[in-house]
Amino acid sequence: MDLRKTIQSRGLKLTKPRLAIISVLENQKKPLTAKELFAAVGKACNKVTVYRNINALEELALVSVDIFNGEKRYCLAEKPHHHITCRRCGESTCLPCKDSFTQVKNFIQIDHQVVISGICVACVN
Amino acid sequence: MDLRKTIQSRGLKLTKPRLAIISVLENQKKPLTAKELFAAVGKACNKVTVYRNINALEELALVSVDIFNGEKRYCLAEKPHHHITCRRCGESTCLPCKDSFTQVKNFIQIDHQVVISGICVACVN
DNA sequence: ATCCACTTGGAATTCAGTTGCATTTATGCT
DNA sequence: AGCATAAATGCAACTGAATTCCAAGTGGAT
Repeated sequence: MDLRKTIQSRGLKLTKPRLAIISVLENQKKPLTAKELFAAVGKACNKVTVYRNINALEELALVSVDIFNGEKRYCLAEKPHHHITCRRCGESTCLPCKDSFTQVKNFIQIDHQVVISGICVACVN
Repeated sequence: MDLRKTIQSRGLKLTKPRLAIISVLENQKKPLTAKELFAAVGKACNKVTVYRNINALEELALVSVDIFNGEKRYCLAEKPHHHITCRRCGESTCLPCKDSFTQVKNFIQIDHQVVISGICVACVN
């Protein structure tokens, strides 16, 4: 389904700031930090609105997030994928989800970390 | 080699605050946030010192770090391992590094994310 | 015992991200 | 089209983690 229709069907309004944010995410293939996203939407909306929308879209699983070095990066969650980040310049690119990442085109010295989460027995109620 | 000797051999002094931090990390099996670490050392040292030492030890790869939900957690890097974090309470535990994490004792609804890093061609000089 | 580079503590600062609140706006209904 | 209303926005102020600055302290080599 079209992203905008999906958003609407989940009870979110298609406001101008929101549309601007979605548009930036759609036209950007690399995952963006909140800051970069904010810079890209320019004066189309406020910093606070960017954060609120990122969180809203994340909650609906419409954007995927990963963190490298304390920096969260966001992009549209079309297909399950991961991000590879340059340890020097910090730039990220998307990678399809597959089993091993020992070799990646255009990158050397690949390293990876598996971040695992779950619900622990103490929390199951 | 003994951790303290290693630290010294890398040019770091064995100061009282530093020893207190190491001691806390040694006696704790679960990975700690900076805040928890700071709380555990108590008045043995200053908050700033905790941060500085975490960074120093991380740089020497003597502590391993992972991030879940924006929170960095630190523990001694004896063997390669990962951390599993409860999505509800946020508590973490260490896991040996192995290929799949579909089932983990004491946890349900396991999810994982692979965070990959490398040096991109633009950065190789 | 002395000396110096490394280390520390405390205050001030920075920066990302959040909150409260008044105003605006999308959207469903008549 | 006009209206009602809940959602969304913008602004300013706030929060809390982490860093920086600088003066004072300390480990450990000689």
